[in-house]
Amino acid sequence: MKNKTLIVIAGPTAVGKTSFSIELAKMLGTEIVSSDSRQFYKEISIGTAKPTKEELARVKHHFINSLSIDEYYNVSRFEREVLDLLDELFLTYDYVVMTGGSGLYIDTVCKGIDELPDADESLRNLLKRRYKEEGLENLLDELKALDPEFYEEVDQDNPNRVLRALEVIRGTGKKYSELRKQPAKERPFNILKFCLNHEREELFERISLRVDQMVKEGLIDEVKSQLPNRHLNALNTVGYKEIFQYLDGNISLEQALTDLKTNTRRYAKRQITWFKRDPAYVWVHPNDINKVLEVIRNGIR
RNA sequence: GGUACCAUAGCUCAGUUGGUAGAGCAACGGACUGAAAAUCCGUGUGUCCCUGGUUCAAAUCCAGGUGGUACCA
Repeated sequence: MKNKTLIVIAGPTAVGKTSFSIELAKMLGTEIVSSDSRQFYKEISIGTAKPTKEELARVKHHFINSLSIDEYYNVSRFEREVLDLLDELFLTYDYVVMTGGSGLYIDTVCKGIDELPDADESLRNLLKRRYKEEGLENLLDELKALDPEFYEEVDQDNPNRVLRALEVIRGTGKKYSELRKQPAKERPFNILKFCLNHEREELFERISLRVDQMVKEGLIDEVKSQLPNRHLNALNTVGYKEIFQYLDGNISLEQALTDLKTNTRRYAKRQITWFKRDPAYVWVHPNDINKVLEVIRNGIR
């Protein structure tokens, strides 16, 4: 029954997922699904380290340049669209490679996510205003009254979490804690998960080099072209927010690049933390594609 | 070669009249359900340059050494 396999290639930013995945997809004769929440957007390419045109020509990629920067999108839509696409791809291929650094997006494809309402912008803005005017305490009191169970488990220092919970409760009339209790979904295909990683020092060196390379390729102009869109969520992103600061004249270019590198390192760390939590990942060095092939081979038996 | 100043966390530096040390940044660890490249939480990681001396006790005082910086030759 489960004779089809999704091969997940995860890992921190700048580790080398793109070229690794292309090699792997070539060897397996298949296509690539991107699980990168910023490479969707066709307007931003340099700062998101998208595959190059040449790379895109070597293997068919999905979910790269699939959205315009002002389009609303979320992880649930991604889940649905990827599952639909996989149905189709598995008619032709035994394996499909999924690669990208967005842990939540990967997990949602692999395990599903609870049925929750999409963001309700007007409600969200209302709650945001209350947060600014009244502070988090009042909102926490309300959450405690409406959903004591979630109040106990929520990160009470994190406004985003508290606001989202209230948004869902108000939007559905149900408790957030009850809506989030659905079990992980089973997928009709096998999943093999790999996480690429380097020694920390080498990863940081790669990050530094890549940022310098992005600047040479025209990062500043790309960010400049997005100044009118800067309020959009897609641009609340490492690589863009630092350059916006430079373009605003708040910091020097040198400082902006230093900040960009620092923030990229921190992002990489958060990614590693996310992937470490999932014991299903097999950790591999980006040179060691044979290890992946071996696991795939053993997986068949 | 001489004189002066300096040497403390990865970096920049604080450290009172002697009581084995602490800030910023960096880093490290963690959380994570429609904003996720987002958002949030936690943590000092040290041969106080070396050797000897004074002292109950030395990052701190003394001597010598080493290294650095500046000036004079």
